[in-house]
Amino acid sequence: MTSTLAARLLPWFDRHGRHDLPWQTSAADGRRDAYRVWLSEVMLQQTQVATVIPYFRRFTAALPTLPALAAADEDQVLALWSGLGYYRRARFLHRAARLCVERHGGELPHDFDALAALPGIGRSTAGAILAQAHGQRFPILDGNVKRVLARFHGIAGHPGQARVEKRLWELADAHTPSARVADYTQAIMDLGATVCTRTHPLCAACPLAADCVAQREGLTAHLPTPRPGKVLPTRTTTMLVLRDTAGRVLLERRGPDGVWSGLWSLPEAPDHEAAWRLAQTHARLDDAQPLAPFVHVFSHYRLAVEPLLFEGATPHGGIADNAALRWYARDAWPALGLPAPVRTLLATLHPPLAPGTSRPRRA
DNA sequence: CACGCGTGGAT
DNA sequence: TATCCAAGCGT
Repeated sequence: MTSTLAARLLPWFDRHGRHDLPWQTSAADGRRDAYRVWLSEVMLQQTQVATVIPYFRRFTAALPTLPALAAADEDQVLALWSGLGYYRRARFLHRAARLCVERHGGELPHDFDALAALPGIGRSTAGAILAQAHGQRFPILDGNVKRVLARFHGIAGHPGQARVEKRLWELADAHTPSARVADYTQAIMDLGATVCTRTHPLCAACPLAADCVAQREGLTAHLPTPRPGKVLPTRTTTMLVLRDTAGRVLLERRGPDGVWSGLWSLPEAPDHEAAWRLAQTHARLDDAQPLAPFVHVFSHYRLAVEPLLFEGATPHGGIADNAALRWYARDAWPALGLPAPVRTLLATLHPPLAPGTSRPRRA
């Protein structure tokens, strides 16, 4: 090896890197706003850049500073996050912002340990914030860096394995320079995202190809070692679409644990029979109409959903409309934190029927 | 340490 | 269509 990895990567970054991502806006001194870096890093956890950009713009337009985030309602934060997934990130982000106001004068700490102690900020995110916003020399290890280093050094074994990840962290640290660390950090991610891609990497355009073990030994397509496959279990649920004569739909705030925690969703029951019994506790009804079933795929299981529409509900007084159960009109749905498939389902509902009429059947 | 945690793009 | 997995973290 004739020069360091950073020495070859930085000139490539200057010409071919990404320099106009929305979280890269910087002050006159060249440093990036730590709040925006933090927000982007959290949004980008397990999420692709193209997906994040519109969410980042919308979020920063509504909550442009850390104190603004700390002062916001959790409902607003979840609504801004709605559709992005891994909603625990949003709850941690919100909690961390409040901790920063309480303990750190309304700013993110500049100290690694204090930063990594905040909820939702792990080793890689803390390193990214310190490198990008403050120029401190800390390594990062996201999916891009893992892929670049596994190929460059010919590291076999799934990166999820502790031994493999430990080795990758050592290499990430060894390659991280003191000078231009913010650019280096961005550079190695850009290389992974645009050149050293998972499939069909552009090795002819890679500034590291001359010393890349995978390239030399023809292992590029086999590194990093893929995750061992597993069969996703399927769970089934019935979602209740209880709609009253005004067109309002009953929504339920989910609990603090499990999927979609803290989000507003449709009431659920294990089957149609239980759904019917549950529906009777909320409204007087005499009819249930099955809507098109669908399967929603999570990272760890499939959820087969059978929606059941109860039309013309007359809400019982006293049960509904508390902190966790409310009838929401259509114009309120956009501002709620809804799971993506629930938002889709609600969007496909026809307007409620006028009393005494029936919907014409399609031929 | 293995698992829970969302969603959408790419192939 | 089925599968993989992307700027990970917490427990």
